[in-house]
Amino acid sequence: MSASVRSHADKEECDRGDAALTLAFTILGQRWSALVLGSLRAGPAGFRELSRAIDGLSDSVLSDRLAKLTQARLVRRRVEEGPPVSVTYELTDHGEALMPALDQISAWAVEHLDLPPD
Amino acid sequence: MSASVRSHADKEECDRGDAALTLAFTILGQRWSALVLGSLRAGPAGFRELSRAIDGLSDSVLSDRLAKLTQARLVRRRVEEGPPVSVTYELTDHGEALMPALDQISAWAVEHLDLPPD
DNA sequence: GATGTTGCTTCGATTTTCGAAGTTGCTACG
DNA sequence: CGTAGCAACTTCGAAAATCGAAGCAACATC
Repeated sequence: MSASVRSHADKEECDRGDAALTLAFTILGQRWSALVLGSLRAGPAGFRELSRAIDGLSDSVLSDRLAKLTQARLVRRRVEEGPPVSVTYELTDHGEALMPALDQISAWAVEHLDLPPD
Repeated sequence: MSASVRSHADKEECDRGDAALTLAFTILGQRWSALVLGSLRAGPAGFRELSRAIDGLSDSVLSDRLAKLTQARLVRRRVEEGPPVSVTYELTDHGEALMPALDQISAWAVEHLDLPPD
């Protein structure tokens, strides 16, 4: 049997695994990343504005997420020297392209998850 | 000024926050949850099969995720007494309803993320 | 000068996840 | 009958991720 034949387990992973989804969730599966992206849907925002918009998110993690999302080219960091210095984060085209999927997840959650009462 | 008037910060959160997306990502934002759901798209599977299908996922976390997804009614755990005992996990209607969004995320990742070469 | 805001960084504490080892109950085989 | 292997998990110490408070420089405002 030639070496190119995959084992049963490899075949299973091929059938059930989804490399693209796996890659997507190396980013989205990190706590708060999806919500940071979702928050930018409303337009560019500064650090403090994002911090206020997302309850429970710590500054150090926000900083980390913005760096990682920028590195993944989903977010662009724009600096205006001022004074005072002004930094805004905005979605790139790659980031914008994810918004319909996040909308779909939102709509799904309304329909299929138990939202807690206000 | 009446007590019902929200502060500016509350208004910001209202404009940028998305309670439904936030709720969705309390589940999907936990490492591996989305991939477990995505893996079940191919049909019901047992614990080992899921473990093999998702590279890097530890048994204790898989057990935890399946319990939480079952509790959230996205997954159903079906036991056949046997002998031998046989347990399979399958998507509920709620879980099925998420699949189009996960498909969309997959397609987005292919287009907009840098997949590593094989 | 004091206070507040922006845009972060630092660091010890806490939580989450990992990974190996283990358990029970079965099947298959010599 | 004993051994090996598999399924379906559980346990627990180690490692990684996240939290939360405090801090900093550079500005604006009073």
